[in-house]
Amino acid sequence: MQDETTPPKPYHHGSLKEALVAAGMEILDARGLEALSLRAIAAHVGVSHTAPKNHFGSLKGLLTAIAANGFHRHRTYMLAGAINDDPKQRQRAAMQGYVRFAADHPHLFRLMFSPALCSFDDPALTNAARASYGVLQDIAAGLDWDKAGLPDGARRAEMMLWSMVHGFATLQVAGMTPPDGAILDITDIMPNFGFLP
Amino acid sequence: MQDETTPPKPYHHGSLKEALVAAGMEILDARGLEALSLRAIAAHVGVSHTAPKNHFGSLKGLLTAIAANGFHRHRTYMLAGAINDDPKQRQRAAMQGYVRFAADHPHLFRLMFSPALCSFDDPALTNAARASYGVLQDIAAGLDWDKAGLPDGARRAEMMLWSMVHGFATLQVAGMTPPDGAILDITDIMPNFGFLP
DNA sequence: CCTCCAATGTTTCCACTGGAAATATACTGC
DNA sequence: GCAGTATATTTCCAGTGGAAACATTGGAGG
Repeated sequence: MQDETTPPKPYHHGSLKEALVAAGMEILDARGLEALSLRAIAAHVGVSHTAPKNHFGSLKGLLTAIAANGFHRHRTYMLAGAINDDPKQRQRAAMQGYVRFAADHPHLFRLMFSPALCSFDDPALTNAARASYGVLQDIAAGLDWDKAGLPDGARRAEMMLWSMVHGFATLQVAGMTPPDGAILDITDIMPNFGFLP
Repeated sequence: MQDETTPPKPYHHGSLKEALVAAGMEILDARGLEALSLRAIAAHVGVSHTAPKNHFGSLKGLLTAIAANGFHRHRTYMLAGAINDDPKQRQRAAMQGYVRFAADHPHLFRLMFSPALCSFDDPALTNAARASYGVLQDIAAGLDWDKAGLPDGARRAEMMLWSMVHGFATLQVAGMTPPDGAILDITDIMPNFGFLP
């Protein structure tokens, strides 16, 4: 944990903020959301449980920073493999990335969508979340979706994609797969949407 | 709280089990999931915080009973207005009921889908949840869904409906509506599915 | 260089949580 | 009526996050 070229235990950590977020990520992936206590995170960095207050105000502030970081990763997952020119392939890749992120980091995923745990008043979090949502927006923009001329076609298309993929990921993370676990991929349940020419 | 025909404060409550579940429901709707502590529920009934242990084993057991009760209500919501012969209307009614339940009881809804809080090993909970899922299954059974001849058509149709409606409800409960809140109803984002003749 | 101040961490305390264990009370079967 | 079981209470304990007072450090200005 300690660089041997530096004095063993400086009073000031130097980059506690980043270290706390990183520690939170590790605990989240290793021991789950229930183990993510202020004291556990602080102890993991080797610091007292009140030290984070200087940087984040409260536990909620720290969790908010962790969630924001999570949304950045989330966006990266969605963009992976989306360098495709075919809009249908890009859509598949983004949706699968959304679900894969949830599968790889289930506890982080839960945290990111728990307004009781992290504060969506924080601009850092809302911006990160919005950026992630932007990928879905781009995907939905190519969709031929008008449904009998109702207004807000784009909005409804985004929300439909988001609801479907978020519901799928959420249920999977909650362990609520269908009775015999036959469905593994989000594309198995996606209708064949029309795309704009 | 106390029936005036009975002695004011009997040592034994008589129907503590039901009273605790009811108290949990009230606290859940009134003060949210965060306020749903073992001590708060017990105090609401006028009993010590260790009394529930005799009936439920632990807090998780009590929350599980509350969640099971929630799934019964959930099913009732979905069945409301589903006395229609038109499968499309029945589908709409069930989906809207799903979302309306989440909107009316957001904290209960969260609890019901939190495996960290309630135990899905309990048959009472799994049976209630399965019964609720059965309504969705019935709805999906009428769907003409084969998508290029892939297998498990029925399973995939169920899962698609469930993902969409659950995602929509979850995002709504989390306060994550689209930017300007234009979409209010689940049917606004549902594709026009084909139905079997 | 030196001093003072702001930033950063620690210690100590407090109210709250769920659970364990020992104890008290009341209902029930005999 | 009495024993035994079910139910409920009291007391204790380890854990939580936060508030407040104190300690330590680095940096800015004289």
